[in-house]
Amino acid sequence: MTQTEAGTGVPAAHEPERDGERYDAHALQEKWLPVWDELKPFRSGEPGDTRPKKYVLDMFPYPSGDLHMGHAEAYALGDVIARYWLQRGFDVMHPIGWDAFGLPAENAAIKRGLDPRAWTYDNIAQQRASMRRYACSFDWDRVLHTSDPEYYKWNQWLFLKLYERGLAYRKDSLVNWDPVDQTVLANEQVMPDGTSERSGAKVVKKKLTQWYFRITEYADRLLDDLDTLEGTWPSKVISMQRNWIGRSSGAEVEFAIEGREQPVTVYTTRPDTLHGATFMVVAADSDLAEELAADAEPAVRAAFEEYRTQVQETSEIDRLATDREKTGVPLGRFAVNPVNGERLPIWAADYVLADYGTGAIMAVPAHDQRDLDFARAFGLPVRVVVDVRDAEGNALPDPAESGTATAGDGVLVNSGELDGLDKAAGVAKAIELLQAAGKGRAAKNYRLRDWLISRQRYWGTPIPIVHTDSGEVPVPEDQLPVLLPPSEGLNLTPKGTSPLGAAEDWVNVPSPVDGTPARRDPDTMDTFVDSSWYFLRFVSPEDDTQPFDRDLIAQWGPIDQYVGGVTHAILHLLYARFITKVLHDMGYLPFDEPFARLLNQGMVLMEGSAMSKSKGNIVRLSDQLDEHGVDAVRLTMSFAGPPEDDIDWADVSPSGSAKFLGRAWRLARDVTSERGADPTAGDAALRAVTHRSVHEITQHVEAYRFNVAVARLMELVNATRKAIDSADVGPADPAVREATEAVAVVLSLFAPYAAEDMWSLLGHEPAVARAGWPVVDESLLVQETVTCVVQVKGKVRDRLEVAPDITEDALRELALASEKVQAAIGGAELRTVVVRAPKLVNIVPGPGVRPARPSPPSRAGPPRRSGSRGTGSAAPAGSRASSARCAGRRASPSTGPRPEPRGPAGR
RNA sequence: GCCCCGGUAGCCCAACCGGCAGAGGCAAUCGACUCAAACUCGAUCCAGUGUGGGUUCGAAUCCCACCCGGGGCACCA
Repeated sequence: MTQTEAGTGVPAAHEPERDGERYDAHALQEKWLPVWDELKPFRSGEPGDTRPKKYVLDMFPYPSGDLHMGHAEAYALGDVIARYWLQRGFDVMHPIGWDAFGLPAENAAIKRGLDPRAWTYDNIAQQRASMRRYACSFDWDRVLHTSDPEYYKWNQWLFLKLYERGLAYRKDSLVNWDPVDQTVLANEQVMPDGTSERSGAKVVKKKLTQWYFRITEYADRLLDDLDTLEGTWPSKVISMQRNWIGRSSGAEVEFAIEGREQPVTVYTTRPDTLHGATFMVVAADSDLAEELAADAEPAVRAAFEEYRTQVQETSEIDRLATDREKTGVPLGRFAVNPVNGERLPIWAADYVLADYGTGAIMAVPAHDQRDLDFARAFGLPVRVVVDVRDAEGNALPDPAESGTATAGDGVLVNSGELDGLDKAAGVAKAIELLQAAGKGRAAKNYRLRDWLISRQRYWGTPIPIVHTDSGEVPVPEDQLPVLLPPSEGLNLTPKGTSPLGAAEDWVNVPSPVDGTPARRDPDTMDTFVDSSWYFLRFVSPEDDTQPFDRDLIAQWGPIDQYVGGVTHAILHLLYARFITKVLHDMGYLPFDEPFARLLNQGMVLMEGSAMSKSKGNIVRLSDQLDEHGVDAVRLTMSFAGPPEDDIDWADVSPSGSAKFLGRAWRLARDVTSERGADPTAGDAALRAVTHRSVHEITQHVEAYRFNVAVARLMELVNATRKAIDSADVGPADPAVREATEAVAVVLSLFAPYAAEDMWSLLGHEPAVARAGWPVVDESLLVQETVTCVVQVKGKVRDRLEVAPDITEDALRELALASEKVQAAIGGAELRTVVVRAPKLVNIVPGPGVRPARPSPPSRAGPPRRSGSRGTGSAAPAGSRASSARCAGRRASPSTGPRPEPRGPAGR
């Protein structure tokens, strides 16, 4: 088998060694790592390189210690893809970096008195060494750490760009507040009972001013463009993003409020049920509720204040429990239904969310379960305006009695002009009428909220804003980066405000506008900002004039293949898509989706559950590597199952992988033919297996069925072993060399060390990674004969060896001629004969219209039933087959055009 | 509650457009090699595809219902 020319001239410095008689994984690691360090086979984007480009990216790691089994799986799979495209002759960019800002560094600093910077970079050094040993095919000339000022400078640049466009803004928001520790808590730090994980105190909501990115402005595009990812992204991720964005459509309706100049706007998906509204509810924690209560009677106001306090002390988790009792207080105020002028009492309740829609709803208890629950709890009226029927057409029971709202489709009643319409028509008509009356309009809403990026933490990117007496001032671009001050002397313990606020020298600066005293914004950015654009930086990681080289990103982007865990299915991928679209809109990028193709690898489990300290089921990667070697662990990751499935380490066998690698390696050890031996002179049967295997492996790798590709490779190894050990082929046969070279190249995707050593044993120079993918000779794929199954009533009764292009009629005749078939039919009449040439005939006897025929004479060459095989090959048919025939299996001479026999069933 | 995936041998997994249920591996058993063991090599064992219907000449594959497992969203009006 010839190799493609993808391998470029690499220094010829290493003599092939034939000293090893035994496969020794660890010795091979020692032997080849320094060679690769020198050759750098994975450098990409060299000037003058004319190979077509591929950008393969693994999600970069957080440096929280050494690599673990999860990393090992992700990088093994990403490597298969990157190495495959390299073998196929592409200029593959496969970079790596570190998501190096974030809380664990800071927690280590607080707990153990370490410097976050030192802790982070020590871990990076360790991970980097592990990746090298793990033989990751990274381009080590493209590396970034988000905690480097050279990187986070561009985070700040990005922030300023968003700020200029009005996409970064500051607003007050409610956060989880621990009143004992005086600190903000993440949602994850709030226990299910609403107490603080840290102090045990009851967590309350507190208002803080925070920075946001206006991702909601892109909600429609983020949702609609998911359609373009259909088929190249896992459908699971697409549906998770759709859920997360959560677009709904309906109408905004304006309700006049008695004693208030401005109307209140509510959002509803069911404007058709407007006539069924019997009250209005505003979110208890909204400004609107406070305002309405302020003008109410003192008793009402007092009740409201008490209720609101109670709501604020309720944890988010409690509040979201769906089976909670409905609570609320009346505000003593009234709204006017714009369609019928009815007075509706206004209530404050916590089942309405302040930050969704307008924070106020119209309640239609008959047709909304939540409103019905509320109405029943407080004795509010229920009015049916939709006649909803069950499947049999019976009217559903009255919600007021049954307690079950009828939310389905039906005919509108008691609804004035809308009467008689169904849901869709009713919605459309209602919107039309509202619009005409100036009381409402069609509207959309999203579950997606703006992205809160402020963190009151030290180890992150400082927000490039300075606060002056006259407001917030962006730091001019030419003054970036705003450097993070040293952590010495700062108390990093969380206290609700950023530790940077205490760095007096740092925080107090003159205003960039007029030099008056000002203070830096003490917050740092969410680390998701860092990771939302890092993939762009890899094209020019050293560039200190711009975040990324625009020409280069146009050449390389978008990323051809992104690989990472499904844990980032929503936030990271959504943020990255958002920032990409923003940069596209600003003219920096020619594409507006960053990741053309996405692969989510599964997790590595141990005995059915995720590895964790508390479960005590942690498998240490370093132990596995010491025990089985890098190659065996990598191969196990690929072979365990489909890449997106979880791997239970207890179910797989790295020692089995190591055994296979030994088998493969020994092939190369045993080959005795010289490099360059002409494979066409070799054993034809083995050649057919080789080419068919490579053909299938190629298809499986491209379809990311790595486990099946490895299985095919194992078959090829087994077949080659048999050939070597057989008397009539033997180790000197050029076909054996061809097969073994193919094994080495294919194996280089999965087990680089063994593959490199095989390549060397076969007399080639490193690196096998750039040897070039084996070229399949199509003519060797053509099957001379195929096995045709003959069924009688769906049961297999006989097998025929037939030409692949046999006609239906000929095959029918052959099948009916079979003694076994005739015995099975037993003289019964034939009803149907289904022929699917060349693989299958199904004969259905029965009281059909077609008469049974006696065995027709066999006019169509000399077919052989499988039972009587041995004297020769089956009838060749057609010229293609004869051209593909090879020595050793010389066909019978009865070639030539065959008469087309009439089928026994006639026409 | 709504939505999405998945159930094939003791285990991990294959099976193209509906066409012989088995490619590969693990484990187990037996045999060869060995003084013995390990390694290696060879062989054997094992399911009728979660359950019940339907469509079809023919269903692991398509349709319906259900069971089990996993995941996402969830007081979002």
